[in-house]
Amino acid sequence: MVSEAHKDLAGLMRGHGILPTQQRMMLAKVLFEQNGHFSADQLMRQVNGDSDRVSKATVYNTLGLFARQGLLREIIVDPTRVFYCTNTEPHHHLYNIDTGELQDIETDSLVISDLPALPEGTVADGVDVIIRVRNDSDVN
Amino acid sequence: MVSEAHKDLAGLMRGHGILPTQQRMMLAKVLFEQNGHFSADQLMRQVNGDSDRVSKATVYNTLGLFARQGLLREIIVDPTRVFYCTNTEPHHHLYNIDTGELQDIETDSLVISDLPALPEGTVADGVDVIIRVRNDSDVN
DNA sequence: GTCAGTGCAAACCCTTTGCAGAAAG
DNA sequence: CTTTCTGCAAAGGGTTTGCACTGAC
Repeated sequence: MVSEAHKDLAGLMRGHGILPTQQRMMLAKVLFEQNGHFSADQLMRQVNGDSDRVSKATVYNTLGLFARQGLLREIIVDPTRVFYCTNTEPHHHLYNIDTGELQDIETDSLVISDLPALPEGTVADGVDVIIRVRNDSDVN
Repeated sequence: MVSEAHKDLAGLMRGHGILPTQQRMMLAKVLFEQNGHFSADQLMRQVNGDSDRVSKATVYNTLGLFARQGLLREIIVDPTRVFYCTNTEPHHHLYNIDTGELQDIETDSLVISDLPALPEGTVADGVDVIIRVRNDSDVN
């Protein structure tokens, strides 16, 4: 079962032009068997419970690589850190500025119509919709 | 004329609970007589042409203060720097990831419907819509 | 054996902070 | 005079980089 999962993840990587090394497999295992949203720091802590099996540099390199190769989506919601989302389908996000929690919103519960014409010489790269919420008790 | 503009900006600040000091006036002059989108760095360069009239700390403090008091809107589109927008009406943004250019999109050219229910105990703080574009010639 | 990936530590860069001096009321 | 603001320089924190070592094939 573990070896099967490994095989799937390795195939997934190869299908996206990524060489499945040991460290990338460990990171992919945490990311794609769990799914959700991860910062570099969160991912590193989950992979390296006690010992240091994957270095910080490799975590950053791998997240950037996975995002470039379409395995992850980069989410810019917080000026202090970048999040990566395992859901590569079109969807939006809800961000709690108090807790730092980030969650998906399906596209069908939020419809965007009449996208404006883009400036000449540019092509769309993506549309990000972020609903920011804060805790009700906030004194603000 | 200059003194009139000063008076307007001073009144604007006082109306938002901000004490109009010399440095804040200089920054407000650049921001609100020009309008648009500014990073801390861009603003500082425009205020301090040659000499250093306003310090970096004061630029950051003032941008944060203006945003908190509703004179500016903070825009998170780039993991490397925060932008501030002088347009405080509801609107969206178009961001060119190649050039770093940021421009407004009027809300009526992009309609969002069916906002989902928010998680219990949270209140909306704002909705950000960012259309990312890149230059057509990009090799990607 | 060759080329790509990894780890470590240092460098980077935007932003924030501590504190002494200056300015506003 | 008291309180708030400003400036400087140093610290902070996420991210990137340089380079020698290791691993994949």
